[in-house]
Amino acid sequence: MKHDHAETLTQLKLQMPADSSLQQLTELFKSFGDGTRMKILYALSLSDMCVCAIAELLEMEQSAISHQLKKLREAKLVTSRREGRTIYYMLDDDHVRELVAVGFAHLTEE
Amino acid sequence: MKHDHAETLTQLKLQMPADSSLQQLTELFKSFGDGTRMKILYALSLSDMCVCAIAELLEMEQSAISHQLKKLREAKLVTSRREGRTIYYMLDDDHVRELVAVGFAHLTEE
DNA sequence: TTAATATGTGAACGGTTATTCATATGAACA
DNA sequence: TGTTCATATGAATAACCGTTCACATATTAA
Repeated sequence: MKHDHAETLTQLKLQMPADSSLQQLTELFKSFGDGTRMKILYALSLSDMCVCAIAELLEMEQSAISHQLKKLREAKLVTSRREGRTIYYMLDDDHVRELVAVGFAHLTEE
Repeated sequence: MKHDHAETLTQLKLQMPADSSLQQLTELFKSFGDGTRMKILYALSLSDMCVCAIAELLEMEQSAISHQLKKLREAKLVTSRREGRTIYYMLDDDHVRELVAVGFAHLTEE
């Protein structure tokens, strides 16, 4: 680390977003960075679903789904409504669809 | 898991992308889902940088940066060019900027 | 109120992963 | 050629995270 980049660095430091912003951004992407959560989000982008339907679709235990739904709720990516004993989850934000779309574009294009 | 959603599920199963696609998508988001890598990607979206400049900017050890750059290379998100003894890294794809932009939009809009 | 259904949650276990340390590689300059 | 600078990498450690299991909560129906 002996060569100089003082100029570049002072410039860049000014342009970098606040740590807290980048941290929030990281948390957002982390929500998408797990296979189970990704499947849940994708499924919910197609249709609102109850917990047990999600579990059945993903062929996973309902408990595992509930744990992940909690994280998605905390990340404000999904919300739920109750209908009788059943709780239906849905996307809380259209940015979810957009992020998934841009992600897919990255994979397929080029 | 006693109530019925056979109809919904057969519909959804047809609409869900292949597991391998969702897996690739998950891996992509996982790359953004770490604070160090996010900072690196953001910095590189502003300017090409050598490894030691990145380390200095993030106030982290060069070794840690190199390890993360390797992952970003494997994810095809960055490339590098050599100039003398120095190796400059740059974004490999404009989708990176787009994903970060959409992510920020999600945070600031509501 | 009791039983049954649907979902939520805490603790524990196992696997993953980011960082550090020490060292290796590789190019350039003397 | 040998030394120095810039970067890469393997092994080890520690922290994090997803799933499971057992159980709690909540709503409805009998």
